[in-house]
Amino acid sequence: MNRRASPPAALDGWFAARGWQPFAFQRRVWAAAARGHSGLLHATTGAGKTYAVWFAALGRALQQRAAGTDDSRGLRVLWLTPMRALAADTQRALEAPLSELMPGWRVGLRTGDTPSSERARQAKSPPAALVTTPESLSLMLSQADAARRLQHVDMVIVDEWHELMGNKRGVQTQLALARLRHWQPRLVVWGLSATLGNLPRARQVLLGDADAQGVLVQGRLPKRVVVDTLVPPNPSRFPWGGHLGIEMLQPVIDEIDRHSTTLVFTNTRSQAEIWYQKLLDARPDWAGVLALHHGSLDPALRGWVEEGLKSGRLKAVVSTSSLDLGVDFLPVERVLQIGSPKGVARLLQRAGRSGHAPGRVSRLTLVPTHSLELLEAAAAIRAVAARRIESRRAPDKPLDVLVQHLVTVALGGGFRASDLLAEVRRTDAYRTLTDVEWQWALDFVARGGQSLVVYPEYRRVLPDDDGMYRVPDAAIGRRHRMGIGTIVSDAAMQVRFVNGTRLGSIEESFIARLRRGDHFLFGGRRLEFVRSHEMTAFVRPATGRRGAVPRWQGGQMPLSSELAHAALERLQQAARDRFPGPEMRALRPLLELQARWSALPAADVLVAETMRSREGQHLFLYPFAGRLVHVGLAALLAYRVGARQPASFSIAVNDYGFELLSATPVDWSALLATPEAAQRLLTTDALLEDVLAGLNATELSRRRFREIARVAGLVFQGYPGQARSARQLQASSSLFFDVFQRHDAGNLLLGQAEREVLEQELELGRLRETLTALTQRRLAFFELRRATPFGFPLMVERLREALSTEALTDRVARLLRELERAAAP
DNA sequence: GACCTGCTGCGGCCTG
Repeated sequence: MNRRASPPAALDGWFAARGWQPFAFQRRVWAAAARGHSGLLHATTGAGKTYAVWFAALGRALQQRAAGTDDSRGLRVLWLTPMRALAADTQRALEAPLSELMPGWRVGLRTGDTPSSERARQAKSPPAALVTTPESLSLMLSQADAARRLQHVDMVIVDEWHELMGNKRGVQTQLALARLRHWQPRLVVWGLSATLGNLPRARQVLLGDADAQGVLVQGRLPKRVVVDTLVPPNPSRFPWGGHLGIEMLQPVIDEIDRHSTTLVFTNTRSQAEIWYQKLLDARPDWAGVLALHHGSLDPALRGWVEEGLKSGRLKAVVSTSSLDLGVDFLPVERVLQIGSPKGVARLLQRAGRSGHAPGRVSRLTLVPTHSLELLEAAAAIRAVAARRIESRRAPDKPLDVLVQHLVTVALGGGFRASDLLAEVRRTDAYRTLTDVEWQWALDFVARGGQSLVVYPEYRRVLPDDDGMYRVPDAAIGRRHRMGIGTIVSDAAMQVRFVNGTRLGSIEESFIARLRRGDHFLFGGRRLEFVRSHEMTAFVRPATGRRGAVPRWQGGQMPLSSELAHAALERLQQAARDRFPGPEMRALRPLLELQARWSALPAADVLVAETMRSREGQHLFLYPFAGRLVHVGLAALLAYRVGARQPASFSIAVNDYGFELLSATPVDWSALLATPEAAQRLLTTDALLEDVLAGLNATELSRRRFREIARVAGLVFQGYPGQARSARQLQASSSLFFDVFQRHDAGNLLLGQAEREVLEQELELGRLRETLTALTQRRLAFFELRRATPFGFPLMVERLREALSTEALTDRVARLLRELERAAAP
């Protein structure tokens, strides 16, 4: 290695002065960056990644200073983080070593929270390094003087790259990096990642066509993670279905009692609200040291909770994914996960919130909410031990993001078409962008496409006489900057006390059902609804014990393939009479009952159960492919059977399987029992056509289009503080959808909406794999008189959607009585 | 009385 390529000795000296020894992986990063290499650094949280890349940046600056090539006083290093809460902490961490190593360097902070005075200061005298977000970087790219301010950036660090690479924020990041590389061809880029399965791919997505020079550095030994399960005290009385898990209240209280600080993760916001209330009802002495945290609570409230966690003042916090990332909460000793962990990466991420420092052990305890979650727990423990971490897929040339970027660059000094095309194609996301697609995007920002030519507000970007594309109108520029970003939130109503204090936000549909004086639970408080006015619901504190809990329409994350496979392996073991570990031992009676009445699903067995009831003819199948695939699969079967004989079906799904119920008899044994017949029903031929026909695909695309229309800048969200209602936004994006369908069928955004539905909402690739795998499994076919332990939760699921709560309780109680009689020896 | 599955993340205008 030549001498110029080694990092300066000053870095070692800084460590030595503290009695520290740099880790080998930190040295590797320093050396690679000193040679001008980009790369990806992968290590678990709390392992020293920050210093690895930050000292690499300082090392390069020291090198340049020593070589006399350091002639710039502008912005040199950009540090991107996906979260504002992380940005301020990062700034502090980066500033710490500066006074000794880099006197004169300043680390700035630029997010949406940054006051305009600070922004102005940064414009006048730029800090050497800036901590910011992908969105704020895009905003900087949209400033007319972007080139002057950003052309000296020679190193970019992208923190938590695993959080960005799989979504459109990651694509926006790729485009921004390409822009910076246009000004600084030798730009050095380093990504940091933690829980991720496909590392080489992650590096490739980050670096684009510069990846050939890329380095992959893996951190020290994998962190020790201990995962165990709170096994219900009486497993045979544990519910077969349901997701709340309140039966486990007392064991959870005992766990919290035994540890200093505990994070209690739930899967949904309403579940977090309910658990918080139940814990407080059971332990009133925890008032003040028990807190609640989720994405619909006001930022001020959340900040207070985060501070309490950092200082160790809080005993426990009930939260959703809102605490997955971000700030390091050193005092957290224990993490509980109520309900399905869904994936290995997600579980490791949550486990990592405890023992957050080098050398400490992360501990997570799974709390099942129904019997089969004991199986998931057993599967998760094995998958974690084997570190079978899910891969993340990066979006493939989303044109809405490209359209937004074109306007951004046109504002930020303008572009020449052929230059920008070449630049965009250097990103991984757009490496296969065709000339036709490019021309379409360019035409779309220039004229609004075919159908919008008459509307001047959609002539956003025009070439001048020299062929430079620019934004001709200041108002269009202003509107564009207000819409930069790819996150489209569901419009919600603000909730405030009548004195003005903000509490958070709730979906319109829930508030609409409330009448003056009604009580509800939100933010861990009992509230009385007073009135609503302009997208704000005013409330006052209420007394009394009862109250509805709001529900939010959130995402529906399926069980990951990794976890599903691990579950099938566990079942296979059980079929050979092996029940290792407390989870499988507790589950044994239930699995034996399943085996007695029907059979255990396994990786090489497809269990099909039919049953006749007063409701009609039931079919239960258990492919273990996650709920999204089961939706597609159920719709596919219903469509294919319905094409041969008159029958209509109602469908229920969960992560393990699905149920098809028809009022009229269907001879499932004839349709499935021979391999030839099953092959006909489960063929992947005409899969796309049949799935689209079986589901209301147009309606799904229309909903998806709301997001695309927003990102592409078709729909204006309104000025801050005067949000438009969800209905208005849906209506206007829906209008565009209709107009394009009717008058502009070649609009590529329509095709994108359909592609996103198929890939993200139906997991078409996984569906195809599942179908192929199913036809290779041996079919175990049973005609039953009653639902099995695997079938029962599906019946409850279907009833839940069809019936009111009270009627559901009655029905479930009746089903349970029947089952208990049947299960009695 | 309702709830008892359905997450997370960012950003911005005008007030001279």
